Amino acid sequence: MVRTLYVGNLPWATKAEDLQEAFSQYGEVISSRVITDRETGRSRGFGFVEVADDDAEKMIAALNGAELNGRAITVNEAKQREEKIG
DNA sequence: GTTGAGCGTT
Repeated sequence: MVRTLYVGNLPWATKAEDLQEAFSQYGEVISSRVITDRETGRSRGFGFVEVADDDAEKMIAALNGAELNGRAITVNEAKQREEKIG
């Protein structure tokens, strides 16, 4: 099982690799993605990280409010953009 | 070469 985590308040220089390494310290990271502008391609200051469902709670509690690249990041369970429910 | 609340693409 995999759960998606929303990561906000990220610095402009944060990359998906930074999220993976930052989250992998507190649990198993399945995948990571930093949302960038559709046109300019710059970081929008937030991203998403897929982690193990069993470790998601610990990672949220451990990385929510933690500093990444000098900025305190926000970590919460992300809302599913599109998924079959039921 | 900038900015600062939020929830993403195949």
